Amino acid sequence: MHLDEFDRKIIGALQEDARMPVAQVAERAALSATPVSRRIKRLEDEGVILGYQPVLDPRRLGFELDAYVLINLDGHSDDNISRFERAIHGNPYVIACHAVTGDMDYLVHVIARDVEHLSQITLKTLVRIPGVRDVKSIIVLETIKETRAMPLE
Amino acid sequence: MHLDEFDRKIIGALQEDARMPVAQVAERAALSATPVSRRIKRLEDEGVILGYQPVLDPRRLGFELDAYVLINLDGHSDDNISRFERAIHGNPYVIACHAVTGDMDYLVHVIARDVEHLSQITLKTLVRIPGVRDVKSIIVLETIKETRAMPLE
DNA sequence: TATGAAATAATATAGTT
DNA sequence: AACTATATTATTTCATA
Repeated sequence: MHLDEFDRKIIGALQEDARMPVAQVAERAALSATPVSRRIKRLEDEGVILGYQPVLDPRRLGFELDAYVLINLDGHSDDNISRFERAIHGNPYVIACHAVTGDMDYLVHVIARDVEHLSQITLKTLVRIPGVRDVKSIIVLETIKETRAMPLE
Repeated sequence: MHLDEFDRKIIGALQEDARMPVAQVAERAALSATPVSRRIKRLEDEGVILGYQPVLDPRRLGFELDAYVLINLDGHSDDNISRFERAIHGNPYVIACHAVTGDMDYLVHVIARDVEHLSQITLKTLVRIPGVRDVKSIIVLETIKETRAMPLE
């Protein structure tokens, strides 16, 4: 699978506005609507484009706070790991979770309505997952940049 | 500004698929197409919905690696800060950057093509921004969860 | 002030070359 | 890949609650 210059232009346009009319995308890619329509379909089928999402303002939905929680597991038994990961998947306030290098095992990104809510998420929910040993919170003071757009060079 | 149950259902449907036809969104919200179309417009105008983006598979675009870089600034002069933040905004491999609590000043999320590229981004670019003192990299081994969908309860 | 139904306008897709 | 025709979808209008 290879992306040519047309595909890149199409993806670039959609990254600006995923609901941009095909004709407009076509104009930017110097193509007509038909091949653009077909290429978008192909990119979806091939799994380059996985879906489309609205970009929402967290604050307007009541999420004023944002934190990264570093977590260590007690043992690293399969049981502990799968239980932890299940808990993560089931928690709607966890918007991202990565297994990472360094002295902590996981980096978990959470959103919260306020300080109390954040405290509830970390102290009442995350630390209480069986197998969790250590938790360190990094609270976001300010978001300097947050983009989902990927470079296409 | 207040979101009612209809707005929530509409946003919920769009979070599943931002290109879902209005008629289908309407069905899920138990409304007809007309008010749904207007409500979406209103949510956009009010800044609840900021835009629409494709969800892309980073790997298919050649980004195999993913890291969080913790950064300390030397002094905290306005000059240092604004220079740093300008560099962050100008770097397309930085997909997120937050000013955070704790012993590091910033948490920077970067994507990279491979280890060499990651090294280039951190050692050749980020550490060389004037004012940057200390850099610690946390490399993502596995992404357990990554959603942009916000809870709407 | 907000809805639903119908009409119109815009847009996407399929067929043909 | 483009052009044209068709189908799908969005939006506007209007009557109404």
